[in-house]
Parts: sequence; structure tokens; C-alpha cells
Amino acid sequence: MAVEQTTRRVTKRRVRTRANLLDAAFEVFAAKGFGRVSIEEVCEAAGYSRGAFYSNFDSLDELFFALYRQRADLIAEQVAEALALDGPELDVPASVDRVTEVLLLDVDWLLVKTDFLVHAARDPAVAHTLLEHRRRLRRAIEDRLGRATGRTALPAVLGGVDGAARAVVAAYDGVTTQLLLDKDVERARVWLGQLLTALLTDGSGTPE
Amino acid sequence: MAVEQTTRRVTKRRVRTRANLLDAAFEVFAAKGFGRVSIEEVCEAAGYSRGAFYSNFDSLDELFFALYRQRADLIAEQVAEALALDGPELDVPASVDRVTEVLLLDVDWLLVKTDFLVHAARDPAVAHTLLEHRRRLRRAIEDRLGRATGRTALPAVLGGVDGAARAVVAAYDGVTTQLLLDKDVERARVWLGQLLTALLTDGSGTPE
DNA sequence: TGTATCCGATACAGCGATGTATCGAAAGGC
DNA sequence: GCCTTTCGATACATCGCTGTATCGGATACA
Repeated sequence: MAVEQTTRRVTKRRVRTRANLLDAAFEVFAAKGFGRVSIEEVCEAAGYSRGAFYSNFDSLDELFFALYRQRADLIAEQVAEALALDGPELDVPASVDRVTEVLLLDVDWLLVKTDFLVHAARDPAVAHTLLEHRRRLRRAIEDRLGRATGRTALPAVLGGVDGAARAVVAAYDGVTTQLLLDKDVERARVWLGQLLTALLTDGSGTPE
Repeated sequence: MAVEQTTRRVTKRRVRTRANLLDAAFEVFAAKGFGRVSIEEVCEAAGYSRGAFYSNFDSLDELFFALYRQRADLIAEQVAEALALDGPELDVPASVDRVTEVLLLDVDWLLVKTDFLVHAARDPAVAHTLLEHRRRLRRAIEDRLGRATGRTALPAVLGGVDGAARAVVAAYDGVTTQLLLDKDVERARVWLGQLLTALLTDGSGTPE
């Protein structure tokens, strides 16, 4: 954290500046990729000088980390919310539609998230944060699947609700990879729906 | 390409140098990530000066591209080979074992490949190369699945052999993502096996 | 409104990486 | 083994980015 002090009078201006820097960083990172972005570019995009940056962050890495946490929290919340909505019926297509609205629609977020993955893959401390985020998503999915168990059987191979939740996340990651390459959001949605149906409905699932 | 000329007497030395640079680049990229590597670092790791680099490549990007093509070709070949080996029985665990030997064992390759994905996601021309590579892998899988059709039924939701092949790739990508974070290769193998079983064996697949 | 504190713009020093131009040495053809 | 061609090491000019130190204006609080 930039400038440590026992007590600090945090002004409104500071909060605004920080938020603006984070927003600008998101845009620039999405457009060019973390590895190709300089502190100056972020500042320019946000309309500040480097003085503002160093007053709020110590390094680009720290900003990137803060950015990830901010957005990941937001999204985890939205997903949990979307999944909590529907009743005990396991209506895969409906759930998928609602969740992909949050998870696949914003390609910029997927870009930044993948940058972060690359980053985390080489730094265990960062990886920990990402794993935490994923765990939270899995929890939400487990809860959802748990409420439906008994009504719909899950394939035995996956081994219980937690295995099924892992499978859902894996499918999501897999579809994300393809989406980043072809940028076809609609296709990705349909495709994720099919994958999840195949994974969760014990084979003879209702096609379409 | 560095230095264009109608005819060029390509010496053995040049070939060796180029290969050494590519090998060194692979190590450095895997260790630090493409975005954090300078031309100088690659040269130092390879034991050359920057003169050698500029004599063989125009930019780090070009080297990265060449590196990806080289390794991707190698791997596509190995996968096709591994899949061609076994008979008409669709022995998922056995096939998975043999293929993951190639695809998941080398975490360094996964790191570099993901860096490349991030790169490709922002450059359509690069994306094209990566999509090509993926298409080749899918073909190999389709061939394998095609030989088994009739003996084992595929889930209808996926829609044919090509859909199933896509599903296999998606599962692979999903498992890769997790593997990059926890670095647990054994777990990833088991997990990929389970996923594929669930996806390909129409539900009531043989557990274990 | 006055005053103490905080924030962010500006200026500066310096590093590290880039790309080029040059030149001696290695390699290949004969 | 000579001579031409190619390769890669070295030196140099330069640029962009970083991080710090300083200072005037903004902000909070009484």
C-alpha cells in the first residue's frame, strides 16, 4: 500500500481518483494486455499524472491485483445472486442463460482475467487469491446443485456435488478459452449450455 | 523475417544459433512470462549477444510466434501419434493416459501456451494460428472417436463426432486452467479422465 | 473562514532496453 | 587453402519509462 501511516484522513477526492485509475486500468489492460501497459498509459487514460498514481499504488502489479479483487468480488456476488433466484428445479438452460449473462458476456473481463491467470501461474501468492475466487464460485454452484439433488441424478463418475461443481467450472474455463479466440459470444453461450447439459444430466438429457 | 534477400547461404551455424535462441526463449518465457522478458534476457540465457538475435529475428513478438509454431507442431504430431496407436475399442482411460502424457505433463508448455493465448486474444492474425492448431488437434480426436462410433454411443446433446471432439478440447482447456493454478499434474490427469468419461460415455459410464 | 493536512502536478535524475552501424571471425564453395 | 559470403560481437545513440522530491492548490474540520 502506498504511504503507510497510523491514521490518514481519506478524502473524497482520493477515493474518486483511485476509482478512476482502476476504471482506466481496466480499459487499458483489456485493450493491450497487462504485459504491454505502462504506468504512464494508465495515468493518461485516467486523465491524471503519475503523481496521482504513486500516491495511490506502489506498482502496476499492485494496481492489477486491486483491480482483479474489485471485479472478482463484484462478479462472484452477481453469480451467487443469479443462482439463488430460481426454484428447486434444475433447469440447466435457464440457469446457464442467467449466469452466462454475467460470466461470458463481458469479453473484456475475460481478457483481464486471463492476464491475471498468467500472472498467478507464476506467483503462488497471487494464485491463492485466484483460487479463492474460484472456490467461492464453486460454492455457489454447489449450493445450487445441492438444492436440486434428488430430483435430478448427477453422473456418478464426477463423484458428488463438489465434483459436479468442479466440472461446471472446468466447462466454463474451456468455453472461455475458445471464446477468447473467436470472440463469438452467442456461440459460446449455446456451447456452454450443451456442455453442462451433457455433464449434469446423466447422459440422456433433453436435447434442445 | 530478419534480413530479406533473394538467395541466402544458410550456414549450419545460423541454424544452430536460431535453435538455441528458441530453446532459451522457451525457458525464459516459461519462467517469467512473455510480458516480463526482454530481448537481452533471452540472449543472455542462450549465451549470445543481441547481434545474434537481430540477425535472426525482427522482434520478440516474431520470436514468440516462431517458438509457438515450432512447439505446437511437435505436440500436434505427438497427439495424433498417441491417438493412432490403439485399436477400435474406445478405451477412454487408456487414451487419456497416453494423450495427457503429451498434453498435461509439461507445465512449462502450458504456461507458454497460455501466454500465447493472451497474445492471440488481442491479435486476430495470431489467433488464426492458434485456432489452426486447435483445429488440427480436434481432427485427430474426431478420427479417434469416429473409429469407435457404433461401439460406444456418444451423448446426443453434443451433436455428433465433431461436437464431442470440441467437448474434449474444452475439457482439456478447463483442466489446464486449474492445473496452472495448483500445479498438481496427477490430480489434473485423474480429473481430466473423469471429465472425459462423463462427457463421452453417455452417463452411466464405468466409474474408475 | 481560517488553518492544518492531504493530494496530485511538475521537474529531474537515471536506468535499462532498443535498434543500428561497424567490423573481425567463422563457414562454405571452389 | 584461398576467397567470398555470412554471422554475430561490440559500441553507440536514443528513447521511454520509472521513481523521487518538491510545491501549490484542494479539502476537511473547527
